[in-house]
Amino acid sequence: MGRPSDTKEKLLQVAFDLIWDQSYGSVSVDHICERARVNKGSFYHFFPSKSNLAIEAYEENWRERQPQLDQIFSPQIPPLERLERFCKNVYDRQKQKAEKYGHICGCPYASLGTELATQDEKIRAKAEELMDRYIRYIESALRDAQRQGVVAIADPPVAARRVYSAIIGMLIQAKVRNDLGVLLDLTPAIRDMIGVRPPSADKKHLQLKPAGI
Amino acid sequence: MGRPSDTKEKLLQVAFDLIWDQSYGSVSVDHICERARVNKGSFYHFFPSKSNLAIEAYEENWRERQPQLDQIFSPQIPPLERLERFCKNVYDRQKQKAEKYGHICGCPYASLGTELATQDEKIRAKAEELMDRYIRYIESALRDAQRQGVVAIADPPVAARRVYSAIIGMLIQAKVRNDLGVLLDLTPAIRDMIGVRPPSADKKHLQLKPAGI
DNA sequence: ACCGTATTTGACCATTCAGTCAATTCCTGT
DNA sequence: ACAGGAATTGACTGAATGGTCAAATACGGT
Repeated sequence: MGRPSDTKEKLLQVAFDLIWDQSYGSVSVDHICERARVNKGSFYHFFPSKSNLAIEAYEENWRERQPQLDQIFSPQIPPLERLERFCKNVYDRQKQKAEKYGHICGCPYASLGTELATQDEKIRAKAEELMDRYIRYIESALRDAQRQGVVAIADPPVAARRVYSAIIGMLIQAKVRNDLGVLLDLTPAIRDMIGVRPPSADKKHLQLKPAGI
Repeated sequence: MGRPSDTKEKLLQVAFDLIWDQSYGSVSVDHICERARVNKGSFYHFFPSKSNLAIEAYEENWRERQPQLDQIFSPQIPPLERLERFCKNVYDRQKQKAEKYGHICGCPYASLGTELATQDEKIRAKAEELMDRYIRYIESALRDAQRQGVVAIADPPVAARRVYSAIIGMLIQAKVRNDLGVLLDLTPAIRDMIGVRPPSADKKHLQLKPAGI
């Protein structure tokens, strides 16, 4: 019934790319339509509003990304290697995007989230949700690593949030400095953060430190 | 000569507050003028453009903030205590802002920077500059801490960037989740990151870990 | 062949946007 | 007291904004 088309998918794809590269505020519905070669009327046939489109575009992007993350974080792979692969994947994605657009684009969730968290509750909630999904992968890897005793963390959920914070913090610095080099410290920073130790090491040597900053 | 006024200062103040609370894109020149009780003509008497205003507003805010940071990071204070005071200050500022505006506002530099780094080169450069000024404080504290042997870091400049990344990462999460509670982990996270150890501890126990993520 | 329906079209709207400007006001230095 | 110059006013512009709509179109199912 009706008239099939890939217009909606095209709009979601273009919208995600443009918003990631630029910002929600500086990408207009007209721009998105022009890039997707779609009339504005069609846009509003598929989406009730610009902010609604953004939400759907980010969700759609997640659907494409999830299989990659499932592979990177496969339980078949040793937990520390998962994290290492993840860091490398983050780096590679940024590098690829940077080559395509001429500048570091940073974390799409952090960008959209910080821009609109105080302005649009639905977008804020979606950004939070997507961040949580990422953290879940990290947490699971950390939990496995802890179980194997190859890591010096006290609380996997807390450590996962810290690791995620560190990653988006570095992505933001990379974007603001427009310097991919910032991300070279990604893997070592995470490694040091979670206190990776050789499996054979005497556990006493890397006890969690007492309070006292 | 001429006609003195505090109009410019008012505009800078209002602009910084509004952009921090909302975003560059969603705050219009009209809004800023309205809030500052200034006509648009006056605005453009003092500033050549909106983006120029933003840059001046952020620089002006720095001028107000610098004395506070000088105090927090005073060399008279033990280096780890400086960092602790800084974390607390970040938390308090966010709490205060949140009470005033009804939501977590996050890091103003990270917000403006991520929103416009790819759109406005001058704003990107200013955000980078301001971040660097913060990092300088952290780096100096870490260097002193290292000299005193109360911290387990290899390279103060690298560690300072990591600490700063962790902080803005947490600020972003706090903003996106609209949850001040996220920031309760600020001090412990930094403490663990830099490997704080009791001054009396045997140094061998907290060597930097070998590579291997 | 043709009906129903989803899609497409493109003109249209009111509003908001950043930015302009010539005329006016009023303070300061003399 | 007055002259010069900076600050103020407020109406104005043209472009861009998000969003609307009625009519046209073309495809799948029958």
